[in-house]
Amino acid sequence: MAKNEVSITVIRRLPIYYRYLGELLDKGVNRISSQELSNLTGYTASQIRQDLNNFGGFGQQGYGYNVEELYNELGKILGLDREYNVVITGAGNLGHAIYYYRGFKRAGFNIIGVFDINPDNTRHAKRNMDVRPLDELEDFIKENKVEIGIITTSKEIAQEVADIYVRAGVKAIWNFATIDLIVPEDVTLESVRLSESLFTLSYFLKRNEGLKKEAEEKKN
Amino acid sequence: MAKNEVSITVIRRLPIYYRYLGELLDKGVNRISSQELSNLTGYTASQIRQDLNNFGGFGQQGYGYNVEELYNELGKILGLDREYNVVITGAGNLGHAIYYYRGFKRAGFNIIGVFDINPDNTRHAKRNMDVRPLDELEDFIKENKVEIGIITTSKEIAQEVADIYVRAGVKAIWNFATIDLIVPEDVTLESVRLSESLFTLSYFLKRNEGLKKEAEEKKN
DNA sequence: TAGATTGTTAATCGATTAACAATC
DNA sequence: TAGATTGTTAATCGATTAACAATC
Repeated sequence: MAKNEVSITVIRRLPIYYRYLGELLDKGVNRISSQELSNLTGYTASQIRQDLNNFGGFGQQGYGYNVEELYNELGKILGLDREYNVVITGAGNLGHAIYYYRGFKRAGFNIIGVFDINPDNTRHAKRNMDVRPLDELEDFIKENKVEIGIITTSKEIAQEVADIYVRAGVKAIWNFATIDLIVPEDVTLESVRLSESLFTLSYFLKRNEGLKKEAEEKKN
Repeated sequence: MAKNEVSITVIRRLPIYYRYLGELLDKGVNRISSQELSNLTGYTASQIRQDLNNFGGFGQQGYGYNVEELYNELGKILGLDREYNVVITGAGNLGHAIYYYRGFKRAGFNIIGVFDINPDNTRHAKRNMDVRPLDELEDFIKENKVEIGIITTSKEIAQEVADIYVRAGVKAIWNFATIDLIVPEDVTLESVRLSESLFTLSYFLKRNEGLKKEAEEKKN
């Protein structure tokens, strides 16, 4: 079992390779070497070859990789060779932003329902979103074979929503609430930690200010 | 220089410690051991002690850590002991979501301006956001001592916006566009990669389905 | 004081890089 | 064929875990 476990750090690089390959494909590029891919992505050629070889030998000695083939293979590995039914719970600003982002739909993620504890406020009507009440969520998921549930609620009700998702049979949760959700291990949980990203930014901002000051003092 | 470089993996854990300490503080908890913090965060006690000791000995043998003190120290390290002037470029749904998210303001990040290439469409007016045209961006940053610039534009103009930010003297860029921006090394760049997060989710979703199928086949 | 828990060194583990034979 | 570049093994580097003396 652990034998064919690929580490999470490798997995998180795959979408980046996938994105660059997609761009190359759009540009009509046919083949690419690990070295060229390294120049694009910033990862070493060696690392790229190692990463890809976790999943199979997609390249050819003396030639490199066929862009289209590698793109398709990575798509399959990432589960992007099919479509998913998705719901969002939390019809606030963030839920709204995700709902209207076209890239997800294009990648096969179809948002077929939006839910909120307070579905009938005027804000939603204005925005053209058909928002349903939370107590319809569980049945909706079961009836529509929803596999992915997005959480863009406040952190106060996020766990409750996650529980409904799990109970109804959702396979994966994409969480934007600032809380570490608890889900069974056969349910995939991916959390986007916006605050933590911003705080990391401010760490480096502060550190760079510090380094700058130091350098100036040395000068004098 | 490299001597006091703390690795990025350590830095990204600090906001998580910070969040849990904030919650403990709210609950009125005074002291905590690395073991208890381990139970909360899922990181090992040893790792937590190692992480913290990159920045100093905040604990006390036989006692543990004072929650309030450690919280404040981490805040200082993360640069959360002051306020920042921030602008957003890209007044679409995502820009809107970030603009109205109260947590950032609470943490000291004051969004004092929102910009867009197309500032006068009715959508923005409806939303109560005072959106300015892009050609005022550079002067605005200089006049208002803006240190952080957020990018929520399409990927097509993201680099252009980043260039304006850099030229005007922004110190850090928080990027949501799906593109690897190029900025000088003294400018902090933190990118939120939503698509890549979603694709990682779908990788695990697919893998779990595969494992499940395998297990079922073994049964038969 | 005795017990608890840190700070820190040493050991282990895993990930990245280097090297090169295989081969297209 | 000769040159190029992969796939893969070995070496290196860095991060995590374990252990324990220091000490509150």
